[in-house]
Amino acid sequence: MSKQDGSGRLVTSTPTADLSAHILHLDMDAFFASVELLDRPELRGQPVIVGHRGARSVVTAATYEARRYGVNSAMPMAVALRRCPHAVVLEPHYERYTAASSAVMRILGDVTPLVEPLSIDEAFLDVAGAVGLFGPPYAIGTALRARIRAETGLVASVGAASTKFVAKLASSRAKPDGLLVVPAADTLEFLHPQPVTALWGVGAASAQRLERLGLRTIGDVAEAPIDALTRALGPASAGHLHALAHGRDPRSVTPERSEKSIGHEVTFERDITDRATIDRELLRLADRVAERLRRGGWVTRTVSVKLRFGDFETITRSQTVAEPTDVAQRIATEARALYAASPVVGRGLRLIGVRAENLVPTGAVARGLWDDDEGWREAEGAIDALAEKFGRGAVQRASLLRDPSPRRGSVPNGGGD
DNA sequence: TCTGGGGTCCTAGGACCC
DNA sequence: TCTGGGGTCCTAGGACCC
Repeated sequence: MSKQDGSGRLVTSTPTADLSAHILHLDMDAFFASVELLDRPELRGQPVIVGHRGARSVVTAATYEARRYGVNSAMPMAVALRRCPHAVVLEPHYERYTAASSAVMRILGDVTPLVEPLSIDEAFLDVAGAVGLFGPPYAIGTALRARIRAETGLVASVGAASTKFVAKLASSRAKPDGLLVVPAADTLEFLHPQPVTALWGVGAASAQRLERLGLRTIGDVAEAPIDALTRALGPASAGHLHALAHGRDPRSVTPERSEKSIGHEVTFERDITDRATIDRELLRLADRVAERLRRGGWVTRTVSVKLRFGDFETITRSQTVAEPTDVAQRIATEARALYAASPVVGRGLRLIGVRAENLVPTGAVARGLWDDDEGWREAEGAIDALAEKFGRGAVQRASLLRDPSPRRGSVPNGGGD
């Protein structure tokens, strides 16, 4: 049962044998900052900020002590330090976060194979099949939190509910260092008083549009006519949010989700205009992208370049190539051509990025599936194996290989015929 | 206050195909 | 003469999340 204390904050739930809340959302508290504090225990209890000190940096993570001064992640570092001048600023160490994340995910995997990592510090678990072994969701969440603390020294909060969205909301309400179970029967009571911004997928822009319709709480959205929502947000968002507001969320916990794009970008300390510097950066970024493509067993069919100018205007340009690649030089050549053809006209560049989209499993190309119909037919079994490994999305992309010639007119410079 | 870097998903228009 | 309907792919931009 969700309850509130005097201040209106939801408090950690009491033990419950409820089995309906079988989806767990586990979220690490102030993750990067907590990992840093493992090496700097003397800083415990102090406001600590993780991030660079550069002129254009933002806060990567902040301890709860720093948050009390109004410091939050993604906030410009300059603003954060104005709000909390005595904060200790630590450089980030991503390898440590990755290692800590792996340790946590391994612990989750001991409970069930149905673990879906959502980011470096979050995951969903479906524990419906684990209750026989480990007890009800409340007991599992409690045990996981204890084990993570004992083995990594880090603090995790857990939300449990009958759907992903409500579980995620429950974990955010449980923070810091808490656990909240929302049984299916309590879902609407839990959901409806919360602000629309608590809906997963509602940010500043959507909140403003909903506000214009007079919709402030999730309960308001649940009662709103779907037509009005559609006019304000478009059909997909409207249907999705309306369902969420009614506590309906059919998404299941999906352990294997294959990546859809790989990219890198940099923001320069000062805006740049020098073409040689830009070309060098594009090669460097292309090299990092290509390296990750090869490590992941992908080739890319579409290269995209992102440019952000001094005034923060941001554009992207992309090009689908006839032959997929994981070679840095080829990606860089595409990126440079896209840059050269873009409307830069000597404007200062603040950010530049390179991204590989339309990823195709390298194995599909290597097996001759790219341009050999005979090979394709002989390799139906191989496709099934790919589906096993990479999921249905990858197979759909792989199915493109049946017809390797680019659509007429879609590839300038005479791609196919 | 002045805005990182990693991503995902949706929309919308044009080209093209049947 | 004015002109379909459904579908896919490509591209660009934007909202959103951590």
